[in-house]
Order: sequence, then structure tokens, then C-alpha cells
Amino acid sequence: MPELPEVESVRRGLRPLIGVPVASVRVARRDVVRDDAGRRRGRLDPGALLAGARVASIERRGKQLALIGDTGRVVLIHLGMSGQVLLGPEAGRGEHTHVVWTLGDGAKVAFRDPRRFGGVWTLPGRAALDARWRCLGPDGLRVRAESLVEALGRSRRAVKAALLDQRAVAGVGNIYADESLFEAGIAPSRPCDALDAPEWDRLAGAIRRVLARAVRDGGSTLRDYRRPDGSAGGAASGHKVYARAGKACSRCGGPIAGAVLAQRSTCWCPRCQH
DNA sequence: CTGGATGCCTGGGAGC
DNA sequence: TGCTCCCAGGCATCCA
Repeated sequence: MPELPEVESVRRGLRPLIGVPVASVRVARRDVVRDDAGRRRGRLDPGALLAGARVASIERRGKQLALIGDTGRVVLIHLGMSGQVLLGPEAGRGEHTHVVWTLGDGAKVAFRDPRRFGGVWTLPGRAALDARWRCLGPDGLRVRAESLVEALGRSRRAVKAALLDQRAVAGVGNIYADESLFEAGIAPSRPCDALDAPEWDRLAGAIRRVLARAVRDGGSTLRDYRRPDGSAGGAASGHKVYARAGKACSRCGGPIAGAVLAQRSTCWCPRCQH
């Protein structure tokens, strides 16, 4: 379930490794690491995973995390469903740890992902990263109504399904799609082309606020998600509809509805969302 | 072109 | 207690 707030919390938790040299890297599962073309095989160059480099900066767009090496190489990380990036002397000991970087100061950075929906991509440089990020919509923390209308305004898809499309807005997943629609008072099954301008405005504002609030609270820990120091995020207690089907709506007291929409479990308040 | 369906993968919980 | 089944969902891929 790592979505934008969880990945942003990871980015912030990894800031201590900026400027620290990477002494070595160990890959336990080769098929978790892919090159820019998506290939999982072939000889693995440790330099492509930043061995011998320093991490110059860590950037995020949507759910993607990029470690930019001072060699110009880029390591792109996607947490998928159950991915973690852990930092510290104990990192790398857990089961399902696929890549471990050992830093010059002895600390370790570990990519762990039991379900392996995530992965690590080695990109030759900034241009390759930019090319990938050009395929993504604006980052959810900065999304504006105009770009949502441009991407989705003529679509007949249900707005909930459309919000999961990373080309429309980057970083929204199942949890925050439901939460944003609740905050905006819009029913998840509404076709995009039926939304009017004030509704798009409310939706864009709701996405920004819901994501920013969850970032402030360190992301939502349901099961697997952890910050790099191993601690859980506190945003799940703020969920108003996600995983609350059958419970009372915090706003009107009516029952929260649950259904499968776009192959995803979806929760909303039929009284508050239209 | 759009949009719906499917498969990947593991751990945890429900149910028997 | 122990077994099986099902579900969680990001995203690539295939299909109508």
C-alpha cells in the first residue's frame, strides 16, 4: 500500500545517507533488479547500483523514489505493495531482503519486498529518469484541477478508477483515492465526464490536502509499510472511509458502503458523496 | 483509441 | 490445533 505519503516518508527518512559513500552492494535476488529496458538478466555492474558513488540527492515523483548518484547514475525504487527501504546497522537482516547497500560509515540500506511487486531499476542517468517521469502526471501534492480536467475530463471511466491512473496524477493509490473522494464529496462511481468544474476543483484540493496530511503523519501503516528506521506511520488512524465499510461515517453517522470498483475494494459514504 | 480483465506474489485472517 | 481458501493491490500486459 505504499502510495505517495509513504514513499515521501521513506524519502525523508533516507536523507541521512546523502553525501555518504556507498562501499558495496549485494544483490540477493537478481530478478528484482532491472535495467532501463526492464531486463532482469545479464551481468550486473555494481556501479549501476551506485557502488563507489555517493548519493547526491533523493527525489520522488508520485510513488517512485530516485537515488541520484554523484556519478550521474540513478537508482529508481518502486515499493509495489509490500516494499520497504530500511536504513541502519541492522537493515538487511530481514527475510525477503533483495538488495543491501553497505555505506562507508558501516550503515546499511536494504530493499525488502516480500511480495515482489516492487523493484529496483538501474538508469544510466538523469535523462533516463526524466524520460520515465514525463510519463507520469503531476505529483499528487501539487495537482491542480486544470490538469485533471485535461487528462480525464472527457473520459467515461469512473472517477475512482481514473484517480489510480498514474498518468493523470502521480502518487494516488487505492487508499488515498477513496479518502480524497470522500473529502471532495464525490461518489467513486461517477463518470469523469459527468463532473463539473467546481467538482474538479474540490477533488484536486482534496487530493492535495489528504496527501499532505498523510505525509505529515508519516504515512499509513496497515501491515508491511515501515519508515526507514523501522517505525510505523500514523496516518491510518485518520482514514475516514478506507477499510471502514459498515462503520459509521464520521461526518453524518450513516453506514459507510463497500463495493468492488475497477477491481479494487472501494469505500464511500452514500449520504455524503454524490 | 479506450477501458476492462488478468496475473504476478506472500502473509495473514477466516472458516471448517 | 491445523488445514485450505481468499484477499490485499500497483502495474504490466492482453484483450474486446
